[in-house]
Amino acid sequence: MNPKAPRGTFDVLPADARLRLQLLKIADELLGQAGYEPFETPVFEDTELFARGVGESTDIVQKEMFTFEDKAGRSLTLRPENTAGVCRAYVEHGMHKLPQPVKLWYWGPFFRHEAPQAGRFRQFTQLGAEALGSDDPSLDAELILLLAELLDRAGVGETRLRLSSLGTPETRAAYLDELRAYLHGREDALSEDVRARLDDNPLRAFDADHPGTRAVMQGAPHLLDRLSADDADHFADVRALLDDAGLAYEIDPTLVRGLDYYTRTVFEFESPRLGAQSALGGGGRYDLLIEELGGPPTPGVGWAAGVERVLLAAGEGEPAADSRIYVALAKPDAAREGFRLARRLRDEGFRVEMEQAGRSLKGQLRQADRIGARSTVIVGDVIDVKDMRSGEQRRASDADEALALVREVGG
RNA sequence: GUGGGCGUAGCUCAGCCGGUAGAGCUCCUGGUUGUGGUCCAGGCGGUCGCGGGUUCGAAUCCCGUCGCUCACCCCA
Repeated sequence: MNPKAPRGTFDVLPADARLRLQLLKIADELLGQAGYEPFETPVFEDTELFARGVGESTDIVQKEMFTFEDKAGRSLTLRPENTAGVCRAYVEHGMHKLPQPVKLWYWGPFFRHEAPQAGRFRQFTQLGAEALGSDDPSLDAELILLLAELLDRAGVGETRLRLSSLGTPETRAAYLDELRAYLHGREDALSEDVRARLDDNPLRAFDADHPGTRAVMQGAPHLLDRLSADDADHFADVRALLDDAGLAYEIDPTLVRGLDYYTRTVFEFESPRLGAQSALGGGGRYDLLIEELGGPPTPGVGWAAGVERVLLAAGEGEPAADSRIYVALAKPDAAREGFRLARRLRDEGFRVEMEQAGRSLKGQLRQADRIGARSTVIVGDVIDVKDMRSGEQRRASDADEALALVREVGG
C-alpha cells in the first residue's frame, strides 16, 4: 500500500507544531487573565446531542457529521463543534451550582465531512472560549475583545469584525417570514440563484451582486429593526462596551451563523488572507441551548477560532532561535563519556544534543552548526570546548572543567 | 456534492511532437590521519499518484480512479 493521511487530514510537522504550541500558550495566558479555565470534553458524543444542539436543519447535521455506531448499537458522532458538548458537560456536572458565570476555554480536534480546501479540513483544530450562566452584555463584549486580542497577538494582520444580533428564535422566524414575503412579492426582479434559495436562505439576497436584486434589497426589512426592546438594549450595551474599548466593527444584519442555537449577539472575524474561507473565528450567544438540552434555563455566550486558519493568516513564523550545545565524539569509544556529559549539561538546564547518527567528526561539526549550537564539546582522549561563533577552542582536563568552560561560552 | 487546474527524487521543478528519468536544494562521504559555516569531487535517493488501454515500446497518447488545489455552497 501507499499509506497517506486520510483525505482532509494532515500531519503537523515540527516547524508547524512549534507555531501551534506558541498559539496555545498565547491563548492560555490571555484567557487565563480573564478568568477562563481550561477544560476538555470527549471528541465524540451521542449523535442526538449534535442533532438537537446544532440543529437538524443545519448543513453540519445534514451532511457533514462523521457518525458511527459502537458495539452496542449506539449512534455516536465525532464532534463537529464544541458548544453542544460544553453545554452537556455543564448540565452533567451541575455547574449551575458553581459561582456564575462559568468561564471555560478549550483547544482540540473537530471533524466535518467536507470537501477539503486551503483552510478547510475534515479534521481541524479549534480554540474556543465560553461563558455560561449569565446574559450580561459585558460577557459578549469581553469575549469579542479577547478573540480580537488573540488574533492580534497571533499576528494575523488586518481583520474585519462583523457583528449583529439575532434576537430570539421567534423574532428571527417572524422576520424571515416577513423577508420571504417581501422577496416573493418582487420575485421577477431577483436573480436566478437568489430565487432558487429564497425559501431556505433568503438572507443571501442581501449580498447579491445582481443589479435587480440589489435594487429590491434597498427597501428590504432588516432584522435589527425587528428586535424586541430587551434584545435591542442588550445589543446596544454590547456595542457601547466595544466602542469604549476602541474596537472597530461593522454591523452586518445579514450575518447568519450556520448553527441554529444562536440568540442575540453573533459575530465573526474575517481575514482577507484566507481566500474562499474568510472566517478566522466567530461565535455568539446561545441563551436557550442548555435548556433545549434538558438543563435549567441558562444563558451562554462563546466563540471558536480555527487554529489552522489563524496560522495560515499569520503566515510563516520565525522559529524561536534557542541556543544549544552539541556533544561531538572524536572517537567511537568516547560514547559513554559523551553521553554522561550530555546528561550533566541537561541537568544544568542546557539544551543539549549529541552525536547519535554515526557521523564523521566533520559531519558532527556540521550538524552542530546546523542546529545552531553556541558551543560544541568534543570528547576524545581529551575534552575540547569550542565556541562556535568565534571558532576558538579551549581544552579541559576533565568533565568538570569542560562544564565550567561551557558555562563561560554559553549554550 | 458540482465544475476547472495539477500529480516526476525528502523539497522546488525540468523532461511530455512516444524509445524506457534529469537539475537545483537537502542529506552522507572525501579533499582537511580529531573539527563547522565557503569551495571542489563523489555518493545515497524515483512503483514518473494508482489501475487499465493503444503501441514493438508510454513519465510522455487515451480512459478510469485516488489525492492535492481553486471556485460554488457553507463555515473554523
